[in-house]
Amino acid sequence: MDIRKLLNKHALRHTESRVEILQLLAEQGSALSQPEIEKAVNTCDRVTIYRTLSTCLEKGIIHKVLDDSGLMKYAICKEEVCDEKHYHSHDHVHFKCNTCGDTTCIEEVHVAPFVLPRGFIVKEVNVLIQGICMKCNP
Amino acid sequence: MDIRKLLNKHALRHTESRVEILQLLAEQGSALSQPEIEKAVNTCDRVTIYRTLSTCLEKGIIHKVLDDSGLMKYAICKEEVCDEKHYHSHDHVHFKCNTCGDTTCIEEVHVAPFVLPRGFIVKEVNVLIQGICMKCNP
DNA sequence: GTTTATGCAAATTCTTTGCAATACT
DNA sequence: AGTATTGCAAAGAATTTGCATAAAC
Repeated sequence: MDIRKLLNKHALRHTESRVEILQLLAEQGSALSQPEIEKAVNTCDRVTIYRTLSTCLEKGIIHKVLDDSGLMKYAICKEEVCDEKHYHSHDHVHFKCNTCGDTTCIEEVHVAPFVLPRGFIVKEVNVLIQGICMKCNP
Repeated sequence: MDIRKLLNKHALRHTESRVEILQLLAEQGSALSQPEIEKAVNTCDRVTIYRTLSTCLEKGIIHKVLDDSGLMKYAICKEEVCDEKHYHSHDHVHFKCNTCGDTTCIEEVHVAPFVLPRGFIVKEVNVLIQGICMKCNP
């Protein structure tokens, strides 16, 4: 994944911070929270991380990954499917391992569309599955 | 829902704070975060709310509701299906309205079991659907 | 009377905002 | 040069911990 091209595509200047943060998210198999990113990155300020995440979220470069820890996590978007309203369609599920704590995108498992009662409009579906991951499974 | 009985059942003393917080969650149609509970309740301390939520979570009286705001929300358990390891089985989905902001449990919509790649063990599934709710749908 | 739960204070962690300085195009 | 981005400081929320007091059984 070419971070430079990604930034260009979204009319964002390619700065050291952005490249480093996105590089990290791209290489990391798992979703990271701001505090986790802060620990892993050493060149930039805490505030820059927040702002980078916020910007990339708007542009649809990354997506939120819900977590039961109360911390919001973020992962890079493999396929970029976004509509104009900044809603991002995740057709994959997220898996959090209760042993190692990692949250990963499972691209192979797709979310079947949910049928809600009449009157509800579905814009986005987020699935978090918790359990034990392949690595931690004895 | 009889809060007294509920507390007795789990060997918890029935205090004013607990009754009030659980009453609130039981009456409220939507899941609430700690700050929201704090605003709605006036008798007890902020810390007591945190501790009450934590205790009730362990006992399986309430369950976490994931939210894209970064705040953890909580809702009372209608059916009490818990195993010994404090994992709670939600077979229902949660819906967050992007207009009014309310997050509600939709008991009618059940979560079909997900089939994960070999090696993964599923303990808990959490589905958050976002969009526009019945009330806000024009 | 013993145990459990609360309140208060304080510390810690997470997140946001304003503004001047800096880096990118 | 002109604009977008960063860093720093500081404020604002959210959450946790310790310990003495108070309430439940």
